Amino acid sequence: MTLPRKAPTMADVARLAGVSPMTVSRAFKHDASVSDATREAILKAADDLGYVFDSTASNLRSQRTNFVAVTIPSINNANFADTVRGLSEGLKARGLQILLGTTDYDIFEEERLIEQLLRRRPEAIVVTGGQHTPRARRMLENAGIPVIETWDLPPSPIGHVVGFSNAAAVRAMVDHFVARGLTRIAFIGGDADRDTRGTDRRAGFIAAMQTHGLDATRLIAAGVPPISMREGADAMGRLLDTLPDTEAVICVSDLSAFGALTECQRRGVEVPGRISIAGFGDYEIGAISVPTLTTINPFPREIGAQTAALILKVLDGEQAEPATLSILPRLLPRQSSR
Amino acid sequence: MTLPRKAPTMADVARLAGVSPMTVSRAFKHDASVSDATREAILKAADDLGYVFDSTASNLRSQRTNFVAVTIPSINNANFADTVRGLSEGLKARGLQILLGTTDYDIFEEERLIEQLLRRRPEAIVVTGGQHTPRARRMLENAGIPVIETWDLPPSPIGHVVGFSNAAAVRAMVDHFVARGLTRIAFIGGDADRDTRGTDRRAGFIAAMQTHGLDATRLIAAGVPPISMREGADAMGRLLDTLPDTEAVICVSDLSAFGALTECQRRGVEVPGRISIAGFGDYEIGAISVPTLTTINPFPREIGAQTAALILKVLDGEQAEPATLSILPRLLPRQSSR
DNA sequence: ACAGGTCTTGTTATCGATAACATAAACGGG
DNA sequence: CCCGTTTATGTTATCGATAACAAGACCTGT
Repeated sequence: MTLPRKAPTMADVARLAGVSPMTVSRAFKHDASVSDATREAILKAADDLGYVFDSTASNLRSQRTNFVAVTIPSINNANFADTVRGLSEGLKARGLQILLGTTDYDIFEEERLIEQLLRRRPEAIVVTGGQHTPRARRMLENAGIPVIETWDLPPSPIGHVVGFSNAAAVRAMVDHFVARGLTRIAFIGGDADRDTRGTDRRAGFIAAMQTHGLDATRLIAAGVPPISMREGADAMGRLLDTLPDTEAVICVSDLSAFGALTECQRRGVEVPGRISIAGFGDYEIGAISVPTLTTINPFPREIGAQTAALILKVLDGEQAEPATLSILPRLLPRQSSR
Repeated sequence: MTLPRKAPTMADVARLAGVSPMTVSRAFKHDASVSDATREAILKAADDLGYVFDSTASNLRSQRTNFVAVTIPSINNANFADTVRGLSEGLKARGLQILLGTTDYDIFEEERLIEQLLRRRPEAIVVTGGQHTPRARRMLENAGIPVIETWDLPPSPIGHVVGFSNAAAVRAMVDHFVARGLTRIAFIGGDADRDTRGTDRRAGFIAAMQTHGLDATRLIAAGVPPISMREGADAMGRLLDTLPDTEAVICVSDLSAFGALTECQRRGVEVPGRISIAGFGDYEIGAISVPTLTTINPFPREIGAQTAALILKVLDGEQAEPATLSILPRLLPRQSSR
């Protein structure tokens, strides 16, 4: 195999091509002015040497990393993955690369992560949610780069926002059920305040129920977020055991809603005949399960795409003021609710 | 707001704390020898100035980035997400951060991605699969860092391997069905060769069927990978239309298997009564659907964890020779098959 | 009390690309 | 044909942390 000789630098390439290192540097940028013949000779020399461009040096000298830092609660969540995909696609054309970190639904972990990410000197930072530790908030405020909070509409944003109101979305779902004559409605969600979006959804449920003058105490705590199918099934079991006259249940996500649905199937409880079920997030499962699941689509990919577009505008100096882009989630009535 | 004054450097912190920049540098590393009093004064000065450590400079001078580059086909896949999680957790303790990129199941995109990643000078690189373009392979071979191929057992590995045989896993599934007296077995998978793991699974299916002297032509092409629930459902529809006497079907993943299951439910085809269904990947859906799905668990998180452990060993010089860690997937017979 | 060791801190040069400035060559319109 | 402009390339200094080397202060046991 290849001997572990030192990796070639631009200077080596320059020497072989008979030009100055600066010209090599220019040849590696797409817009720079280098004659075709020179560029070709340089690329050939680089190829012969097996030269690989060293961003670490470029990053330091140019004070540009082409990183956009992104924090999400979990990589194992199709909604956040979609947002990252939208972001990634929108940024790729400009050579911006995503530096991804997960917080595990924990704002203290988020604080540590933000510090790690800022050390890498990203061009911008995208965080999920609007709730942060005071220190994390301070770091973001002083970072000197565009900050975008997503998946939420924080009362006092740090910088830009691309999000939606989780509470309002669930309110729409409650209204949907009430309009169909369902009044004994329950909510299945995580029991801790770790998942702030889940907490907002529960709060939206309670507020909406009270607005309608309905009992807002049918709250089933399904465990520590992220709650998934299994937890949703268990929670539905408890709901059916303790409050068997419940007519409808809103779950914090489609995953828990599907779990709840399967529990009904195992017990022979008809959906939507005896109980209506709704989820959140428009995961693929809800579109294909039997019955299909009533849900809310918050357009996660769109959040990512709009965030990417916003970042480009800000970096181009076309957007000086902090922007708040509000996404309107869409309620999707399906077979699991009447 | 804060004026956009230049960000403070170590030199600024050093001046304020009354020490040399080198001492500040040491104070920021955990193992370095700095007296408690000095470190405290330095951290206080850093805090007062709002200093944020600049890795770009550190990366260049120390020739260490603390990055581990990772390529996966898609971020939107719970199996790969699990591998990334295992990796991330195993590397975090050592301060190694993951630099993640997605190939979209395309080896040419992988080539571009690998080049981008190597420019960032990672300490090691983890790629999914063992099939690469010649140039990608060359870049990996010459990168001068540990290379780990995962989720596969390539015939001629570039460096280290942490994987399993997709073909052998599916063979076990075929054997499982045959042992139960099922012989008219179909396979639902992607129609392109983009997803090499899917292709290996189909090849394993064909080989196993032939070993048993059975008809290996019941192959349903479900579309361009990644194929998901919808494609699985459509493919099952076509299978039931064209080969209604099929007794069992093996799907390339649990997602398509679940889609197939729902299609049966919509058509009133009993599972496993009239047809048995198996998936791949042990996604949560298969453990909770009604009926639960027979599947194969390839331990994706374990792949990540073992890869992380291997990287640490190699970086510590405790593992000089290329290692091949073979994971043994487990067949999980469940309700969807007899 | 002193040689040899450890602990703490400082000095200098450097990692590799590129921003900023400079300049020679080619071009182009009147 | 000349001068202003564009194009192609070179020179020098620099981004900010830290490796490598050096050295004084502080022990510690005999």
